[in-house]
Amino acid sequence: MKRSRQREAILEILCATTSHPTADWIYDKVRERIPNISLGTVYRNLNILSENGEILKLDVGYDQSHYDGNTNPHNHFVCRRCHRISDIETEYDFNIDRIAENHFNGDIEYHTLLFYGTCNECLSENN
Amino acid sequence: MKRSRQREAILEILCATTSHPTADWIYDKVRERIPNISLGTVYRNLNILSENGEILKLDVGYDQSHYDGNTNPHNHFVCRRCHRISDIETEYDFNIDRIAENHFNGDIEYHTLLFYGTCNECLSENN
DNA sequence: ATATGTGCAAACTGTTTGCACACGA
DNA sequence: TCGTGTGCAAACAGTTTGCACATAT
Repeated sequence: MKRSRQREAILEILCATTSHPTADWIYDKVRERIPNISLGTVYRNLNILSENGEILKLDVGYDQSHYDGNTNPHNHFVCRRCHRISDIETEYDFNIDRIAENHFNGDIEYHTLLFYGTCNECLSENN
Repeated sequence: MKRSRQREAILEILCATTSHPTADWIYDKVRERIPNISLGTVYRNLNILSENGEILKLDVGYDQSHYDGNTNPHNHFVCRRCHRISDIETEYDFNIDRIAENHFNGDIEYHTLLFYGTCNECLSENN
């Protein structure tokens, strides 16, 4: 994997936010720094980076994919109303993969745990 | 929600399989019974049924959505090679939502737990 | 009677890709 | 130099939607 201005800018931007952005949010941000970068390049690099394990790709069921620069194991909460994603802790960041493997013939490498509901902001807007 | 031949056929087909099929697999199956049904109708009904909680929509990160007629709480395994989805048990079909809520301001309604790895079939093909 | 559902085809959206050129090691 | 990356625009795939007609209650 060669280095490129574009790839490094994308990675930096993604690691500097905790907002789990989409490709075109990232595109807008990178253009502030590299105005003629193309959306295709953003997608290409997001794919390469996530295949290499440098970032996470999150598919939560609403339209676009989201990306996360934090690769430490952690879980996510998805608001069903505003579709925003937040990090969420549990005491259960443990060997659940090994436990599941006892119930399954095959090789389990990782898991994703997504909680769905309504976030605090949307709950208060509701009233 | 009115009844319709189409919607009922879709629901029956989905409940009769454990293969977590995609919309166009279902489309092919329903056409055996209702040859002139349209793919749009299949999508429309899958959306309505999943919004009403009669079926589950699964977004696992590979192309199309998958659907599940089994709405009892259970987890899934996704093979990274063949992209097939299987049911998987853990001892942890518990109150993890309430536990997560202790770490989060907001209302948690449910969660999805997806395990990723390589299934047995793909492991043996590998050699 | 009237709201809801359907088939069809066109439209939409997020993402990927082929190409000619540019860049990094 | 040579493999990898880029910008651009066109293509693609899955899904949604507008319309006129049909069906269920």
